[in-house]
Amino acid sequence: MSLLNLNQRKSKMPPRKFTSESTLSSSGKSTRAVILQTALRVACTHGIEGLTIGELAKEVGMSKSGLFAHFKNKDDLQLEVLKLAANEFIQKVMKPSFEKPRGEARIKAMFKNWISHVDGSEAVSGGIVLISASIELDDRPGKLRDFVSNAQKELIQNIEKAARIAVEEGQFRKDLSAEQFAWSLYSFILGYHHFKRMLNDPKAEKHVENSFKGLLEFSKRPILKKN
Amino acid sequence: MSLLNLNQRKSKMPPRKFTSESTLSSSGKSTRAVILQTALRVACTHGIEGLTIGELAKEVGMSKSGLFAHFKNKDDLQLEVLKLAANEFIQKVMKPSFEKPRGEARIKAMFKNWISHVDGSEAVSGGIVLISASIELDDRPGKLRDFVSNAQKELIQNIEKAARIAVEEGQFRKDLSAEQFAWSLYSFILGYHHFKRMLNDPKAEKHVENSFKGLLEFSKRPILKKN
DNA sequence: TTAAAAAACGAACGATCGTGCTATTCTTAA
DNA sequence: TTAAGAATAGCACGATCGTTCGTTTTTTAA
Repeated sequence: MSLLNLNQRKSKMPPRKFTSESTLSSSGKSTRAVILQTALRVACTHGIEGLTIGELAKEVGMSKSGLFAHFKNKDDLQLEVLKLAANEFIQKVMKPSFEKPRGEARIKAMFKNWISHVDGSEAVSGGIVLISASIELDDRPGKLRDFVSNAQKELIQNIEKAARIAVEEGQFRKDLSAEQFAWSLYSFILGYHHFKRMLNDPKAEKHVENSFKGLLEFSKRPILKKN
Repeated sequence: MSLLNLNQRKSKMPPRKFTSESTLSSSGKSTRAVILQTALRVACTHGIEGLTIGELAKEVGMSKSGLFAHFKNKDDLQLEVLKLAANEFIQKVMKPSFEKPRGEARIKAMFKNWISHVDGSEAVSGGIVLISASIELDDRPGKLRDFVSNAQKELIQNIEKAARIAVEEGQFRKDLSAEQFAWSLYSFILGYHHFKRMLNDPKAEKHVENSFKGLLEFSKRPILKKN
C-alpha cells in the first residue's frame, strides 16, 4: 500500500488521466515496486552505475528522501534493480521456454524468446540491463558484481543442461560438448545485442539467426573432420 | 616540453626514484600524453563514463585545473581517450596482422592478436575500453557514441575485407558470406571478452579457440546441407 | 473519531562533479 | 639577466551526488 499520491494531488480530475507511460502510479503496485520498475527502465539506458537517486526520484515523481527511505543505501537499491532485471528475464525468456518439450525445441524457444526480448524495442528489458551491468562491473568487485556473475553463470548452466538433454534425447550428436554449445549460443546473443543496439545493424537478426542455424546443424551431426 | 615536475619538487634525490608504475612522469612524453595514457588506464576499469577529472588529476599527480587546461571540456577529454584507445588497438592488433600475407593467415593473426590483447592481464587495453564504451554509450547519442560506432564499423569492415580476400584466394569457399563471417568472429571475441573478464571462466580461451576453429572449418568447405 | 504507525517531504550536510578565473611558477628567447 | 609566454596551481562557483534528520501528511487500527 501507499501509492504515489503526489500526482493525484496535483491533478484533481477524478477519472484518472495519467500523462504517459512513465510513472504508472496508483494501482495495486506498492511504491517500492513502482520505484524499482522505473529504476529498471532508467538503468536500461543509463546503466546500473549511471542510476542516480535524484534523477530516479524525479522520474518516479517523488522526493529524493521519500524514495530513499525504501532502501538501506544506494547499493541496496542497485542490487534490487538487478534482481528485478534477472526476474524479468526469467519470466519473459526462460519460463516460457520450459513449457516447451525438453531438448531441441526448448533450446529453440530460448533463443527465440531471448532475441525478441533484446529486440523488444524501447521497452524495459532485464536482459539488456544484465548484460550492460556485467560489462560495467567486470572490474569492480562487490555484491553487485557477484550477483550479476552468478546470474549469468546460472543462465549458462541452464543452456548447457538443455543442450545435454538434447544430446540424451538423440537430437544432438553424442560427442557434442554442451559447454561449448552454451558458450557459442551466448556469444551469438552478445553479438546480437551489440550489433543491434550499438551499431544499429539492420541485418543483426539475419546474422544471429544464421549463426544459430549453423550452430544447430553443427550440433546435430559430426561435420568437423579431425585434422 | 612541460613535464610533470611536481614529483621532482617533492623528492629532491637526483637519481630519480619514482614511487611506482602509476604516473610515469618525466621523460620525453608531453603532459597531455601522460594524462591521456593515465585516463585510458582509468577508463579500463571505470569505463569512459566513469572517468572523472578529479580522480584523474589525483592519479596523474596534478591539480584539476592544471589538467583541465589541456582540454576544451570533458567530452573532448573523453573523445581523446577513445581515440587513443582505438589507436592502441590498431597498433597492437590490426597493424601486426597486416604484415602477414593476405587471406587466411591474416585473419588468424587478427584473431590471435586480439585474444592476447583482451587477455593482456591488467595492462591497459584499448580494445576493452572500446567494447565497454560501446555498451555504456549505446543508448546515448552524441559525438562519443558516433566515434565508437564508426570505429567498430571500420573494424568489422576490415574483418570482412580480409575474409573476402580469403575467398578470392581460394582459401575460403566461394559462397561464403564475408559479412556473416565477420559477424561471427566479432561475436566470438565479444563472448571471450565477457567470459574472461566478467565470469572469470578459465576455459574461455579454449572455447573461443574451438569456436574460431569451427568457423574456419565452416568457411573452408560447404558443410551445411540445404534442407 | 481519534491515536498510532507508516510514508513522504523539505532542508541540509559534506563531498564531488565540471568548469571558469586569477595568480604563481616554470620554460624559453632575447 | 630579464621579459614573454606557457604550464600549472589555487580558489570558487553552481549543480548534483548519497545520506541524515525532523516535520508533515497519509494510512491504518481501535
